[in-house]
Amino acid sequence: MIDLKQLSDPAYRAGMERKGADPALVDQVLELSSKHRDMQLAVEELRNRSNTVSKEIGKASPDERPAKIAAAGLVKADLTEAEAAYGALDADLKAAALQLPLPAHESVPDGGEDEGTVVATVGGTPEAPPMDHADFGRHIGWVNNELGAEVSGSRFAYITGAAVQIEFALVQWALGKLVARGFNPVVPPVLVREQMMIDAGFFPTDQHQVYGIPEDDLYLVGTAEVPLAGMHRKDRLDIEKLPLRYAGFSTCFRREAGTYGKDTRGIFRVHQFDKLEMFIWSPADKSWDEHELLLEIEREILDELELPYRVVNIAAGDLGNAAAKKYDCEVWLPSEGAYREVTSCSNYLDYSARRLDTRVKTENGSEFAHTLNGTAIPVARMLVFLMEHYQQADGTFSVPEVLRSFCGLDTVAPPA
RNA sequence: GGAGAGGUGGCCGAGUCCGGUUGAAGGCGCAUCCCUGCUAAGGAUGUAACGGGGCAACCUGUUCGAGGGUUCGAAUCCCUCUCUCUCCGCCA
Repeated sequence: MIDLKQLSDPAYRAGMERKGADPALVDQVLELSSKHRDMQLAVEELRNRSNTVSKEIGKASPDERPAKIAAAGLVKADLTEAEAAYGALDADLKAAALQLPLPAHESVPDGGEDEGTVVATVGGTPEAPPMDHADFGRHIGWVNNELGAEVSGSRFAYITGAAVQIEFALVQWALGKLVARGFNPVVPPVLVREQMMIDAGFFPTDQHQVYGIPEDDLYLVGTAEVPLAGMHRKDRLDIEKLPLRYAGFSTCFRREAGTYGKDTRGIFRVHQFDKLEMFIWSPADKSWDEHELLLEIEREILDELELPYRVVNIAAGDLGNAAAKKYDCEVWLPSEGAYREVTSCSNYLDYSARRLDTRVKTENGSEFAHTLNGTAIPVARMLVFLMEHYQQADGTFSVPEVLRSFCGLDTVAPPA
């Protein structure tokens, strides 16, 4: 949800239109908002009269009452009518306003998909290894897509053997980094209520990407971001304790609707995977620093894993409604000869906090918190990149240096 | 899964049976001031959030777990939902 008060500011509006907001919709919201104010005033006036009259009945003597009650009934009738009209307008305004995106930050480039700015490139673009990640995963006995499909369907896989140890090593290693930076580790619920999906901004837009459990009215989260966002719903945070940084580890479930035929090999895109996610509640004036911190951590992880990657400042037109700015980290995937997204981090400013009603107490009142999120380790996908960059000519896998002490493995050979 | 008890302001806790000066007693905490040589103790006053209008003093609306209903009027009555606690059963 955006701040309607800022809507008349041309710069705010421009930032919104850069993200593709329909100018007609903006105008409509402006008009509804002004009508809303007028009508609110009128309704409150009536309500005041109604309240006053009712209070007098309480004080009146028994024989005065019938006349007063009748008079109050008339005011009530007017009020009921005005409230109905106001309620309808209020619903219209909310519905329209919810569609408006958070304006893009000034440092975000114009354009749409593939028009982001590459802000950093690290490492080269190595030639494809003998086997792509999918073939290698089968070869070394780590990934079994066929069995996954048999048991659960397409886009499900079994991860077995040393891959599991390496996955856990990745998580353990990265979690240690995050804790050292003041992140509080969290294993959140992965089944959440519908209201939580709405508040976190995933419903109704992304409803089709989410698995539901109709019998219990619960939904499987596509990312730990959802339950992490829920941790401070309706809270009034103490500014002294901010920023609050959380490292959430959870399984993620995605229907991947509309991706038929895309990334069908291996475990690049699956319905279920584990992820270590970062989430920050920040005071308004610190959120841009926190955003850079998230990027710094993501880059450090890739640097230490010695993966070649680039960082993209995503273009305005390609940002989701909630983000003012987003960096994607893309690792070079040799078998495809392309950079593919591995992690990303976004600053939502107060867009999400407004819906979650999470405020920060300040000296003179309160302000909405800012929320940010970023991927630390998307476990399965990270394994994909590792399988391509760390497979050796002899068909073995050389465990990245930083993970060795976490899994107790140096080199892994296929089963005999 | 069965039975019961509860959710009131930053916290604790009255009020709910019998609806009306109760946005809500009292206490704790907090803030300012007074008293005191200092500390302890004591005294006075103040102390919810969020929205709307106004340059402002201020005016006004909403909120007693959530939503709906009855009523001129609901913390109080009715319905639905939700969460917490206790007991029984079951269980990784």
